[in-house]
Amino acid sequence: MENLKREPATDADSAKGQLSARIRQDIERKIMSGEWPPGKRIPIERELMIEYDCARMTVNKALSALAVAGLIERRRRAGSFVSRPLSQAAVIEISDVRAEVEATGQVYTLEVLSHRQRTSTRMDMKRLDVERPRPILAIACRHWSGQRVHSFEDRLIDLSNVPEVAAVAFDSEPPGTWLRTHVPWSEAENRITALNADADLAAKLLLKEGSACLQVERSTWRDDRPITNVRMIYPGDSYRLVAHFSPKGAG
Amino acid sequence: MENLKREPATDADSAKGQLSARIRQDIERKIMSGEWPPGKRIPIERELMIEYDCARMTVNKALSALAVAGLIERRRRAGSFVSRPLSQAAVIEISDVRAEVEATGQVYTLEVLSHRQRTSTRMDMKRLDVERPRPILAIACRHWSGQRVHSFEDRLIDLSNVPEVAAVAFDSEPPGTWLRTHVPWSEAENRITALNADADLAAKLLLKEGSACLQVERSTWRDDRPITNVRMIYPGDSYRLVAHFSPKGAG
DNA sequence: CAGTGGTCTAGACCACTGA
DNA sequence: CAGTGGTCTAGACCACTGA
Repeated sequence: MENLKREPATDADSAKGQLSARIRQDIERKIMSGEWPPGKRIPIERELMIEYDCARMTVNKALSALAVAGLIERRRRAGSFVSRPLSQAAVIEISDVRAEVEATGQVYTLEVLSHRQRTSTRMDMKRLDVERPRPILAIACRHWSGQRVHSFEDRLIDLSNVPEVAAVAFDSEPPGTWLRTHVPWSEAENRITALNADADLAAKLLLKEGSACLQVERSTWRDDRPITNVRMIYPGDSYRLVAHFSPKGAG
Repeated sequence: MENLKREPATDADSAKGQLSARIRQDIERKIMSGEWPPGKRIPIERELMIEYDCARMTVNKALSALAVAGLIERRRRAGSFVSRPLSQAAVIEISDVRAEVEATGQVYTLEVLSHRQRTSTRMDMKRLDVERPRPILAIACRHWSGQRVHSFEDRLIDLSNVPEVAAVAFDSEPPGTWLRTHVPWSEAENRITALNADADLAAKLLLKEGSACLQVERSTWRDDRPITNVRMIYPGDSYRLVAHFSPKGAG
């Protein structure tokens, strides 16, 4: 229960504010430098307690964070081990369209091309990954960045799961923004692919037919029930998805 | 210091194994359902202690996890607040090429097209984001999936930071795999774009000129020093990056 | 300057599992 | 069955900051 003032760490120690963060960094450095190779068993919590002269919770916090970040694997009775190298992961931020456009200093404009309710066709059902026909809302729109087309959006929304969307007039707020702020989702899947623009798509994006475009198709679910499927198509020469990643999991 | 056996939770309670996980889930559910809208101040830790009849550390663990996941924001003195809706994020797994091919049941073959050391050109320096010329290793290769070209790889490696790579014969192990298992990295950036194959690239990928291709350009650093820049180019019609995501941050 | 979160202590009991 | 991690307790002191 006692909480004595700790001796100030010497300069040689990489003395940051938090002890648990320092423990984590020390171990991370040993792993990243190769000093502790994959498969190596690292000291047990009770040893690290002694080494750092701290409570076990403090060590546990550091090791748990390393396990979440994928740098170590922990097994009861056996101990904690440096992980085999991970497949890289890239975190792609899919931001709000309006914010994305305005971040470049351009004026954002939404142009709704079509907006209608219907019963799902077979192709709609495939996109929503459902087996039975159901009422849907189909929206097609263009997002403008100044005088240029930023992207074309082709969206289906499952009206049986999001009935309130039927009453929304999408005159300025993009459908994706409305959904994100009004409909919670529990799972999403993104598929990124490249395609050649056909005549129709080329006209919509103001490109030459055959131009390479980047398509991000995203499906979201809430408790296993489909909410929406959207295809966002961007001119390939201008649009880039950029992802930063560091192995710490910090993004 | 006492640790009395807790009353078994009733069925009405969403009684999962861990109390901190249950607290987290309860709050997450209230946020996701909209019962606690963005901006709402949530109960302080000391109130939740009483509600769940537990120690403050247990509540803190749940709330810290929610903060890391981006569902709440915490401010000293002010309290904890439900976050504004996040931009979606998609975690793209960039797996080992060989493993990716073999996962589809195909035979993987590496074909090294060129492999040479040179001093960096201006274009190389731009790709590696460095200002001064330096020795590099440039590798071009094709990854085969059975009789089809899975991808074309155009890679630069900074020999001043990874000198040991000069001695590696890339006869069967892809360069990316060697790097990932031998060179720790601290940061990576991925840029995903679509492009039309020119005559040369089309020949390499066995495509028609002009076909849409997906390019993933990735740079990695170790302690701010460049390690490698690679352009992986995939036939757009066959290759897809698929990303799953759930808002809990579980991936 | 009082309220809130951030972090830590010095234990405790338990679940799991591999030597 | 003993060693290890998982989780929790009942506090403590402190940093920060906004009413």
